[in-house]
Order: sequence, then C-alpha cells, then structure tokens
Amino acid sequence: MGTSKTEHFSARENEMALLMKALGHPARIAIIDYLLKVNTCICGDIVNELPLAQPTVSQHLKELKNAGLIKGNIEGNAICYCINGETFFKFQDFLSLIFEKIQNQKDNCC
Amino acid sequence: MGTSKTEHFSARENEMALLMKALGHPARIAIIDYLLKVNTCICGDIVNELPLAQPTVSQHLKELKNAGLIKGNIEGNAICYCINGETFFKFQDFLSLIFEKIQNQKDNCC
DNA sequence: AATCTTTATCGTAATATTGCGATATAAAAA
DNA sequence: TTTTTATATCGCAATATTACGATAAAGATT
Repeated sequence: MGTSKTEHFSARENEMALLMKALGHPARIAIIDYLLKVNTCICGDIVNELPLAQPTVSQHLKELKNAGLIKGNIEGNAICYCINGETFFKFQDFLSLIFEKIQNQKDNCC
Repeated sequence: MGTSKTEHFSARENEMALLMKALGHPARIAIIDYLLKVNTCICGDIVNELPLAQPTVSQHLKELKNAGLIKGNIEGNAICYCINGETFFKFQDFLSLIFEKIQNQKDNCC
C-alpha cells in the first residue's frame, strides 16, 4: 500500500487534501512565510534562509508549485518564485465553510 | 532519510505543518466533512460512510485526534468522535494572517 | 570559448504512510 | 456467562516522502 484510495473520494476532498498535504511540511510552511515577508519574490535566497541543501529546497518548491500555491518566473539566469494568491483564496473558501459550520455548532461533544 | 528536520524550524512552523499534514489525506477531509454534517458526533457510522476498512478508519481517526482536530468520548460500548473547534480556530488564526498579507500584496510575481 | 552562477534532475538510502487481515479489548445484550 | 457489538492495535506489504551528493542544463560573466 502507501497509496491513497483517491478514486473513492470526491474531487473536492482530493483537491483539498493535496493543498493541505503541500503545506504539511515545516520547510514548505517556512518557504511560504519567507515569500510573504519579502513580498517581491526572490529565489536562491530561500536556500540561504532554510537549513536544507539546495536540491531539497528545489524539491519542496516543486511540490508547492505543483499544488499551485506558488508561481515561478524565469528571470534570466535565476528563477523567481512567489505566492499564488488565487489558490490560497480557494483554500480560504473551503476553510471559511468549515469555520462557519463549527461556529454554528454548540460545544457539545456527544 | 524520510524524516523531516523539524528541529531546525520554529515551533509555529512545525505545529502548522502537523495540522496541515493531518488534513492532507482525502479520507481525513471526508471524516471532518462528515462530522460537520452530523454535528452531534457519531462513530462507527464513519466506517460505513467511507470506502475503507475499519482498522484504516481507526488509524485516520487516531491521527486527527493526535493533531487535536477531533475529540473522542467513550459512550458505553462505542466511542463518539466530534470536531474540536478550538484547534480549528488556531488554524484559522494562522491562515487569516497569511490571507491578510496576500491581500496587501500587489499581483506582482517578480 | 571557458567559467561562473543558478536551478533542476537523477539516484539512492532512510524513514513514513497507507491499507488491511488478524486479533485483542471492553462494554452491551442475550 | 456466552455472544454480540464497537474500537483499537499488531504485523506486514506496497508505496511515498525526505534529504542530499553528484551531475546536468542554461543563461551570465569574463
């Protein structure tokens, strides 16, 4: 095993799980944090910022990009990454719904 | 390897990553969805609801519980699970901060 | 053109995750 | 008290993730 039975879940469930999973690593949270801090996107600097080797950072960036959470623009020699706001807002929509429902629930755990 | 270098990241980064990771599987998203729908918590019904065997569901519930996203109360024979709103709100605090920053960013990817 | 800089990819080792059958545990029902 | 019901745990196989050294690729610099 090790494979999720994705075909048995809804597209929405799978999509959200992928987004969550993409943020399910401290290095990737740290990358998002850094990108938010520097606003205008930088790239190789992330390698200096994190306690990880360059190939490892590159791999994490790839996962964030695949999930649509960041974008990468070729800028001559370097590649410049930045937050992809759109995806984050899709994320928020999902969570807002959850939070709304939670708020309407009385605090009755069984 | 296979182990994250958690000691090199901040407590907040690690904490958020763990929450995200806990929701990083469609079955666990589906469990949260179901618990939100039925409000007052049910337990063995989750097994009927999901296309997974009982031990697998039990394992997913354990992970959600470890992350603090759900609570489990012994109710005689059965065990009754329900959403733990508190943790979700901690979650929201983190995300609100992100969304706030994103909104303040112009749409300039490099 | 040769070299440097920057990032991606390959290959691999260590570990984690997913899923489930078999089994344990514990309360309820008969 | 035996049986049923409801969950958890063990053990295992298949696969995924994490991390990194080595190397490739591609534009910039000299």
